[in-house]
Amino acid sequence: MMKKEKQPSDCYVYLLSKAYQKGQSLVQKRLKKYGLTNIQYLVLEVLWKMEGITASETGKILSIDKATLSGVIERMVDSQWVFKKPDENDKRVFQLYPSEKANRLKENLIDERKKANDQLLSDFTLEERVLLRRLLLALH
Amino acid sequence: MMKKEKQPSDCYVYLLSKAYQKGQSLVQKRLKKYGLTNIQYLVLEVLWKMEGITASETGKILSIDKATLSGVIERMVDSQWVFKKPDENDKRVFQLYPSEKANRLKENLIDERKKANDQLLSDFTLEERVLLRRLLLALH
DNA sequence: TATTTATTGTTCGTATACAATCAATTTAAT
DNA sequence: ATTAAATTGATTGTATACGAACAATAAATA
Repeated sequence: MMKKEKQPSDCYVYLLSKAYQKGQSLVQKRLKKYGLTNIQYLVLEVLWKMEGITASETGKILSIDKATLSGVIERMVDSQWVFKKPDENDKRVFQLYPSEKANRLKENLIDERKKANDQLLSDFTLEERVLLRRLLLALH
Repeated sequence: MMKKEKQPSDCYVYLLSKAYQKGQSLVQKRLKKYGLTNIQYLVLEVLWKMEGITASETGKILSIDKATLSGVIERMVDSQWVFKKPDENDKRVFQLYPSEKANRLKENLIDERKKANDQLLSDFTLEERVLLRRLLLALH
């Protein structure tokens, strides 16, 4: 058993990376049975709120690099989670839409994410959750 | 300008990922001039404290998968940050040591990480820093 | 209108991240 | 001593992550 004291826990970047990894892992495990990755789910959440949005706009909302998003969306099209529709006014862009499958599984998927969050914060009081949320938002 | 309200900010995993990305980016920018990545620096920090440790032990301390670490260390050997020494008792393992270059730049590198942390938390009071640290450690 | 500048989406290169698997080796159990 | 189980280091495959460069297109400006 490795002691926490030996870890570089005085580094906030390190602490953030490990907390993020734990959360990431919890979400990933729950989404795996749907064949979805974490980032793919985030894209779906955006599209459910804003149908027809472009890849560029999606990237800005999620703070994800367009180069990263390009591959993510390509795989989501292949696996039938989203489809592209050429924009009539701007020939450079595609409008993105959630597929029928995505809409059908929407409630289940949202529930999985909610459960992953509850799991991550299971030891936290309501006050601590609010506090953590505030501190993390301040780091944005 | 994109509004924060449109982001999935009720998801703690998402908030963690974005806070982590910001911290990661600050450290990365500072280490770039040394030709070091974030994770490579973390490995050095461990080796400075525990010379002769194995890759497997390093991975456990940093919670980094050995598959990830395998490539990281290989690149660190190539760029002369660490060197491997075969273990006499166990022919499977290598002992890892920081190079002369790593030891020479040790103080500079530690200072860069410290500055990145200060930069990340510049808007935080001392109380908030202590609080964030406690909450993140609880998520480990 | 003609030219410059900016944006969008893609591709490339490098670096994590991790599950799965394998061979070599060590340790434990019989 | 022999076998079974566990560990270690490495590799493979897939998926982010992001800087840099690129072509196509749009918008701004002279």
